[in-house]
Amino acid sequence: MGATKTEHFTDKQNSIATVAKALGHPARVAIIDYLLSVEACICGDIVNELPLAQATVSQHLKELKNAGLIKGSIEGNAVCYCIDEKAIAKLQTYFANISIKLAKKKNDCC
Amino acid sequence: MGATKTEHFTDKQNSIATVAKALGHPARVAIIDYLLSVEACICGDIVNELPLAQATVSQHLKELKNAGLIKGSIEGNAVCYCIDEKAIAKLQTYFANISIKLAKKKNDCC
DNA sequence: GCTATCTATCGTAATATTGCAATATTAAAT
DNA sequence: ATTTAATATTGCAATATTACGATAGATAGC
Repeated sequence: MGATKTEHFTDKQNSIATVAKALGHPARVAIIDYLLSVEACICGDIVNELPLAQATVSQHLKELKNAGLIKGSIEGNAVCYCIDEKAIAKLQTYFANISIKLAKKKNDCC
Repeated sequence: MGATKTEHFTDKQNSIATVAKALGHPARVAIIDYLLSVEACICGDIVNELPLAQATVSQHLKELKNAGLIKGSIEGNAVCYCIDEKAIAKLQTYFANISIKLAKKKNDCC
C-alpha cells in the first residue's frame, strides 16, 4: 500500500488537492512569486533565479504546468511561462467560500 | 540528494508551501470540507466519514494540525477538531494578492 | 551543413509520503 | 480496579517526490 485512494474522493476534492500539492513546495511558490514580479518570463531566467539545477527547475515547471497553475509558450529558442489566472481564481474562490462558511457558522468549539 | 532545500527559500515561501502541502491530499481536503459542514467535530465522526482506516485518518489530522490548518481540543474521551481561521485567512490573502497583481500586470505573454 | 544555446527527459540515489495492522495511551463508565 | 471506548503512535511495505548529472531534442546563428 502507499498509493493515494483518489477514487474515493470527489472530483472537486481531488482537483483542489492537485493544485495545492503543486504549491506544496517552496521552489514552486518561488516560481509563482517570480512570474508575478517580472514582465518577461523566460525559463532560463527562472533557472538563474532559483538555487536549483536546471533539470530540477524544469521538473518543477512541469508539475506546475500539469496542475494547471502555469502555461508555457515557445518563444523561438526559449520557453515563456506565465501564471494561469483560472487556477488562481479557483483557489481564491475556494478559500473565500471557506471563510464565508466559517463566518456563518460560529467556529468556536475548540 | 532528494531532500527539499528549505533553507534557500524565504520564510513566506516555505510557510505557504507548508500549508499548501497539507491540503495537497484529497483526504485532507475532505476533512476540511467535513469540518465545514458539521457543528460538532469529533475525530471519530471523521473516521466514519472517510474511506480510510482510523490510523490513517489520525495521521492526516496530525498533518493538518502541524500545518496549522486545524486545531484540536480534548473533549473528555474524544477530541474535537476544527478549522483554524487564521490559516484560511492567510491563504485567502495570498491568492487575492496574486489576483490583484495579475490584474495590474497584463498577463498575456503566453 | 555545423555549432552554440535553451529546455526537456532519462537514470538514479536519497528522502518523504501513504496506508494499515498492531499496539499504546488516555479517559470515561462500571 | 477493570473494562470499554476513543485517539495516537509504532513499524513496515509500497509508492511518490526531490534533486542532479548526463544526455537528448529543438531552434538560432553562422
